[in-house]
Amino acid sequence: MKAVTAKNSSRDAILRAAERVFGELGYHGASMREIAMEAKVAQALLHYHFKTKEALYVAIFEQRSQLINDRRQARLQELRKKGAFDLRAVVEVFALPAPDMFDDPRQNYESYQQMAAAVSVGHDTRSVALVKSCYDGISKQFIDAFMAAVPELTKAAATWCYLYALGIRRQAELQTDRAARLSGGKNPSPPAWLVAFIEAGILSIAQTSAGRKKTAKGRAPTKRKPQ
Amino acid sequence: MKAVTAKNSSRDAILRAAERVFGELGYHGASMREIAMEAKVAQALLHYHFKTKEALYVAIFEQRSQLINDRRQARLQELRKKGAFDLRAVVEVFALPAPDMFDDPRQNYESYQQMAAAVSVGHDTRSVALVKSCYDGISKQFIDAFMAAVPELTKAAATWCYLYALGIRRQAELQTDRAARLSGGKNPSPPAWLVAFIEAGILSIAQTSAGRKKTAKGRAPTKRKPQ
DNA sequence: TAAATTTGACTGATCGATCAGTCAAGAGAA
DNA sequence: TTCTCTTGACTGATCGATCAGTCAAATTTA
Repeated sequence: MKAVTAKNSSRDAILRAAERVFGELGYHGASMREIAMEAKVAQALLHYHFKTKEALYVAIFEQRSQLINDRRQARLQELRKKGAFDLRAVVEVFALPAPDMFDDPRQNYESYQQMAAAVSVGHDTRSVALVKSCYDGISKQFIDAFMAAVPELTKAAATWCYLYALGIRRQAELQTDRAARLSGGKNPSPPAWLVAFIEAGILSIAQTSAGRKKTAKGRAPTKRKPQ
Repeated sequence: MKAVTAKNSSRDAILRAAERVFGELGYHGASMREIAMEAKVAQALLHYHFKTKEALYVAIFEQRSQLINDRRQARLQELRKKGAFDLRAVVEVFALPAPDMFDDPRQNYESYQQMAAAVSVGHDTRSVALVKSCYDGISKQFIDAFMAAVPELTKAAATWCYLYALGIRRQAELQTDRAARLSGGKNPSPPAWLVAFIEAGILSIAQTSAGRKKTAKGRAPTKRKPQ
């Protein structure tokens, strides 16, 4: 009656239910009982498939982050193949989701965004470890992409620009309700201002003395990076 | 033996201890028992002073946010008195803490930043209510300040610029460890690049067609802000 | 059949909250 | 002064509820 679909059907049902409950209540606020109820399975089944609450939490991140990061990485690679990086294009890959990024493990993407936001601001060991294992890779690629697109950028400057951009993207994803409240009115879909904002911010840092590479004495850096 | 200092000494001790524990573990992760241990008082005393866990959580925000918002508001007022707003100055008030903002309820400011970050990304009722009551006021003032400094900005554009800036500031406050890891090296105090980044981002939005007020037919507002 | 999956019943630990009661300090009356 | 009475601050013990996790038995799948 339950295994009508695939053989992993209830495992996936647990993952999606956990995503919703974790997203809404956070790691500690969510309970295995409630996740089981949301997934309509017995609580013991969660432990059969995922052993512990923490492992279930991690499993969600591994599934989601790999899917999303692979997608962004592919688009970055595509840009790289076309020739030199254009900063605007790189920022667009970073900031704007590919239309197919939401549909693979259906729905729930907003819940995952909640989880990702909580993890990325958390300083507890679990959050730090998850960020390191799931996001440091793609982060370094974008930092390199920023440096390739704007050769004047120091690595430290590019790193901070990326972190700033992350903060902006998270706000764009999560704060549409608050934006409507603060601007006092109707709530259209969040405008794509973040691309222009990020691009201008990065370019301004590249012109700052502290964010610019020193090549010859005070001279503007001439060379692009080799490849 | 305990009331050697002020009459509110243990109440304040509880507040500071709660700040540390809530900051490290989050609302659900923190327990009244651990807060009581950290404050070195009986657990029942927490309920005596604050009634419930939630009320204790709220009390921390009321104390801290009022202090910080008042300080920023005063600096904004000071700018207003001096004449027309300069965008750079407004952004500096927003992004850079006054040196005395950390010292009043001593230490623990990093813990409070953790709490504030968790609340500002949370979509649960408690977080939303807290943001609304503690932060909407100062937010509207900064949005107005942005519009005064850059008259071309639509209210919607100014609102999103403010939210982006919030995301950037949070990253600058909380991600120094990750920045050091990603840039692969030593970790100086987080550079003040965020001011230039935010300023450039806002100015770029003001030049976007969607973020700019329409004055005459399609005509571009030509000048930068006076001053 | 054997293996994989799923369940209900259960455990010990810990949660937030409540309780009656202790203790020192202050107020008013003598 | 001394004796009562009240009050605010504080505590140890304990409540029922809920937590993550376990296990043997039942069910489904191959």
